[in-house]
Amino acid sequence: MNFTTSEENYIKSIYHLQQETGMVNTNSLANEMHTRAASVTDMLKKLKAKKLLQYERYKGFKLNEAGNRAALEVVRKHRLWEYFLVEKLKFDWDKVHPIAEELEHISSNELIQRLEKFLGNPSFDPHGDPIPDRNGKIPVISQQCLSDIPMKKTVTVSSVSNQTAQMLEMLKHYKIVLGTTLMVLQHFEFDGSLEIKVLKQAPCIISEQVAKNVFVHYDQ
Amino acid sequence: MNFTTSEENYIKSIYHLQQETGMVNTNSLANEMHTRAASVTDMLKKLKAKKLLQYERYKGFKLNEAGNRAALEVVRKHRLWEYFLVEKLKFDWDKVHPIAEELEHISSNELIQRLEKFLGNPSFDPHGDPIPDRNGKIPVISQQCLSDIPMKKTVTVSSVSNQTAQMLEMLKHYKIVLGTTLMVLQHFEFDGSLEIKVLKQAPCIISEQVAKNVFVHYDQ
DNA sequence: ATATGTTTTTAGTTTTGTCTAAATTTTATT
DNA sequence: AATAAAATTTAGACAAAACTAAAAACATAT
Repeated sequence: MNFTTSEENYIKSIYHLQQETGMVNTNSLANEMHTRAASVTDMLKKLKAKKLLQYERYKGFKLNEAGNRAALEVVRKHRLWEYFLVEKLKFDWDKVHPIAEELEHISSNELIQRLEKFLGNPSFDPHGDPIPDRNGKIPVISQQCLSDIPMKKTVTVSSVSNQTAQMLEMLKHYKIVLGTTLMVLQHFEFDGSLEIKVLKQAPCIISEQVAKNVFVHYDQ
Repeated sequence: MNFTTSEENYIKSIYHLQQETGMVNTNSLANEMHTRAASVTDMLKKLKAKKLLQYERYKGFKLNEAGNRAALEVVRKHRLWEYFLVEKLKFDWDKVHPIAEELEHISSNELIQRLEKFLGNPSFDPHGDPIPDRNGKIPVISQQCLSDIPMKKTVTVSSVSNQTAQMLEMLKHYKIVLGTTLMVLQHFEFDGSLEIKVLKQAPCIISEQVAKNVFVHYDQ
């Protein structure tokens, strides 16, 4: 099946929203896509006609099997291109999102297969998000939220869930990137902030809000 | 200035047509773009409003300075992406055109500058066409049409002017790619065909039509 | 259970890029 | 120079994707 850029963007946004909430509603999708509810309703009809959606008017909606497959293809393209931009073209990881938003709509499947091979079949993108394989299978790793990690354990940063430019800028300031090794020195109950020690950096304090969005795994 | 994909495609086609004919007319552009004359007229008005065209109704048209700059940027992107597809992703050179047609519309300038550097600042794309630099300057080489080359001189293939899939398929059959070394053994006056000897291949005969589209330079 | 408020959908427009058919201008022919 | 032919433009329509404003459906509170 073949989709327009606009259809792909809707499919992708529905996919991301339903990861959290199961069922999606019109307003939240309109909000996510910076568009209006009426526009969403229009597109829902099109996607339903293409048999990608479970949708009854006024009842909420979610992707069906075919819709999920379509979403995973776009996500796969997006994350492979992000990997390319950071690893090959040496972009900062907080600059690649808008460019990958365009590249993800290039249609050729052979392009993506060759790109994947050229990149060495990576499993995770520069933000630590898993890259679905060509069958839509998503690799998993055991990771925990930094705010749940006990003190004095050495851990490695594996992903960041809030990927706004603002957040990524903060992490850059703390010298935290994917793969950074660090240790929690102290939990402050008052506001949930943490004192952490990043390898080769002076100890510093990060807010609970930041800690909630950083995921790590124990070193093996 | 910022252009839509459609505008960029028109600008690029006008650019290519006026390379040969100087002034361009509505029908030939419609033909080149597989669209109708009325659609061309509509777009010409838009491009004129954006001050990219010299255009009086019923009189023919061509790009002005700003239009040329815009065209060269698209051509530059197209050829850099073709180079990437062949050199890095190992596509056959006769398969890359339609993919580069999509990639050339990705907007980021930083992307193109980084891609160019990553590729080692190439001057010619896989078909031997020159890649304009970021200022629109086009590299030149002294090359001659294969049908004008005297016998018994060793030459190297530097570009191919007819880049249809059909033509590229033929060249593949003759084992001719860019950089191939060959020699003209005989000119047949009857139909203008040539007997040539490709390095490590048995001598063979190519039609005048093929020879007219292959460009070579003498080895230094 | 009815009134109020929120969410969603419908109806009607707009913009971009395309089309067909008809009208106009230019070019070519006799 | 008049007329036929070809090229170009205009007029009017359509599809995709967006919007605003109004209507309809659903949810909630008294």
